Amino acid sequence: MPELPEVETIRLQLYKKIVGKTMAGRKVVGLRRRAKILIIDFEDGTSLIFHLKLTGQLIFNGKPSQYTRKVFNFDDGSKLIFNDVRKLGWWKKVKDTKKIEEKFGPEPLKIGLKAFKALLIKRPNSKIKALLIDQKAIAGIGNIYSDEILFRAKTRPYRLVKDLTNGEIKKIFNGTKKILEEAVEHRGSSVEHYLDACGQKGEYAKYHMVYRKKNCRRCGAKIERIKIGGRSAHFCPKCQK
DNA sequence: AGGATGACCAGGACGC
DNA sequence: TGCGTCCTGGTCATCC
Repeated sequence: MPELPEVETIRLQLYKKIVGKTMAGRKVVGLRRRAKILIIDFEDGTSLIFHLKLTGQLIFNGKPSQYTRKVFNFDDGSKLIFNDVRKLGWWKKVKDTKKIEEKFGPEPLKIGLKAFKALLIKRPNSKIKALLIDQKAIAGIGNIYSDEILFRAKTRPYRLVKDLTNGEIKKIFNGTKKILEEAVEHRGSSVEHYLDACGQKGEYAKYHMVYRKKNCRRCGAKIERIKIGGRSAHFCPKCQK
């Protein structure tokens, strides 16, 4: 379940390790993230892009296991290990990343309240949770962080966008920034398989308030679990309106 | 056209 | 103990 904070954590860690090194004759000149995709840029203008999907891991100088699907070697002997238990992740060599980057909505950590409101207005009949996890609407948010964001905003996940008040929209906007920033600071959430680029678990799952919780950590009420867009949505019926 | 649903994958939890 | 069944979620195809 690498979402924006997990992929960003891997990017920050790998940046120091691989920029300047050479892989298969090509020098690495940059490392970027767009939505949940990690992009390695080479000096010749080509890029290597990764999607970790649910259980993918990218570990620098990791030890190969039965789940290792690819080892990328650098000319100094260091390596990047791609592990993936459920085999849904992928990597691809591309000449231009523009096409891929265009598929996604804006980066939540880069937009202002005005732009956030504008993308909500386009989807009045969406349930707010469905919109938050729709990559075409806004990039990088998945099931864990959408639940945590809506808890922070005191808003139930099934609320329709058109029924949200201005105050609620502002709280969701602020909650999105806060939750994602805090999650990056704690190197993401290791709920199941996620490990960062150093092979370590992320610490942010300790701070989850509703995702896969039985009781609300604020008021103790029983957390409700419903299906939205085929995904589980967790919320506190007492704290969220 | 936007919203909803199912498929993909494999391990882990659960029931009997 | 062991086997079957269900659940998990990022994305895409497909439906209405």
